[in-house]
Amino acid sequence: MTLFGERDGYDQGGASARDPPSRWTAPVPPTINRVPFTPVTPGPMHDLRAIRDNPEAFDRGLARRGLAPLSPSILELDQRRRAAQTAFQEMQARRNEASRLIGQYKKDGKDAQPLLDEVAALKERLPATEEEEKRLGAELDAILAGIPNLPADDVPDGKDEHDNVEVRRVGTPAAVPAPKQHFELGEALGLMQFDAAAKLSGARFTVLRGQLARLERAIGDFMLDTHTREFGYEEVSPPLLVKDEAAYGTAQLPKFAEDLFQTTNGYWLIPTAEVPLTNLVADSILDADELPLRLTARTPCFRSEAGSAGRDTRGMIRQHQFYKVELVSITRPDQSQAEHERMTAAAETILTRLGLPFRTVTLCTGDMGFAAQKTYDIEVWLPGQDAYREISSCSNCGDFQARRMKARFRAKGDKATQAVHTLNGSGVAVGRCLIAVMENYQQADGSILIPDVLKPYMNGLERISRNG
RNA sequence: GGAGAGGUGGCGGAGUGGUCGAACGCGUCGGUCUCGAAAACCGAAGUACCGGCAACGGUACCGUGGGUUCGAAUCCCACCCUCUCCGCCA
Repeated sequence: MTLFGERDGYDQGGASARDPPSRWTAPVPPTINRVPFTPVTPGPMHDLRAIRDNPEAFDRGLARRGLAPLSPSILELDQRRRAAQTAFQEMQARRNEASRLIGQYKKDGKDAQPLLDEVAALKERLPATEEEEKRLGAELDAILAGIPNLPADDVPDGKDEHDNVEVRRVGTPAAVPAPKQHFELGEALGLMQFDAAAKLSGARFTVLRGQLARLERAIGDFMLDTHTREFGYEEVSPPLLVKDEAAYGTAQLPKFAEDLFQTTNGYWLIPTAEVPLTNLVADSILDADELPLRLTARTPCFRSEAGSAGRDTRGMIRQHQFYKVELVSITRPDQSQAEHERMTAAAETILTRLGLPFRTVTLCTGDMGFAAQKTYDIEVWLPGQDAYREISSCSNCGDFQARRMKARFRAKGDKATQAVHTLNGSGVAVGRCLIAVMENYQQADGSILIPDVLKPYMNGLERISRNG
């Protein structure tokens, strides 16, 4: 589970796997009636031709992820599959030709019996060859589906989050005397209720009330307005329930089903809007000049957080349900690196405007999510915890998801199609942002000042305090 | 939920079981014409995989999966989806 270091992952659908799941007692996911999902004929996540052309590079990438070399076994399988395919196709070609002649012979009144016999003999052998081809193909797909994306060249090597590299630090944590944590503040204000949430839904849910509920809404509104007006993202209101195919497309399935909630009739609750937004371009061929495509959405996110029992149990840091504003970009391959920086900057802008201190780190190879080839995490300063905590994760997935969901584009005047690049990032997590505002803007009397940029969204309110 | 209709290429829309990867129209692209454009005319053009240095050849795909057949877009079965009407509903 921790194999690829799926992290707490504010952006990947996967929940945290930093925590060794086996140690904790019965972290039973609250899901019932899990519906079995059938492997959707996946597009290969990895380019077999690229592996054929340069197996060493592929294995080198795996090694940086801490994985054993796989190219020899993959190529061997691939070779056998192609041989079977060729044999199968040749048989079909002969059958087609014979069938054509049979029609011809019958029309001309000639004896078609020898041809009929030949086809009959062919059909004896055909199914076995087809079976062989399918079996090898499925085997190959299964292997490829379980291999994470290869890290980009400029991603630092490392084992876990301690090896992440800080790239910048913005803002200075204010000296808050005797800082309180968000849940202390919220409960004292009477606007954040965990007991009420427990009564309704159990652990890892929160009820917000009054001005705090409104602050949450204001934060999300502010983010959406900023991204749409200033960064050219199109606002989307997507489904929150998706099918297997969509979950495969962004690589939540097949490996991370445990982290997702599923309805009794087989829908998956989205763990992030990345899933519906990115899959919007699934199975399509885009024009080069409509790229980059930039999409944003504020949605609830649902995570079963299996395996993270005992972690961040107090407060609303880690919830089964939270709001997040998501950014998704679909780009040409040559655009994705620049787009990654741009997206990260857009997310950082939110924190800058809110006056929240943060730092941005490049995740090392050991801490990156399954689908990412490079990831920046943005960590916001939480005075109550005296720590930087993840509030956004911006990943360039290269063509990994695109190949999977068959999202291609065609360059102008070009005949061939190629896979687009997909990027996603939180811009940013609304729940955690609320926490950050509360802790950074807390006053000695327990009231919370409203950041300037949010005042218009709060009808000019200056502060949230005990008596309104 | 009940009743009916239908799912074919970017779109619309044909398609007696055999040369249909698919008529025709629109749209798109290239060209002719033009000072330029429009119109007109000529031509090109699906996706993916396999083999090949290439030219090119082959295979699959007409919602999905099975079946019948020497041969299936065309016949049979199951499923999915869409549309219309009725009911219910934010």
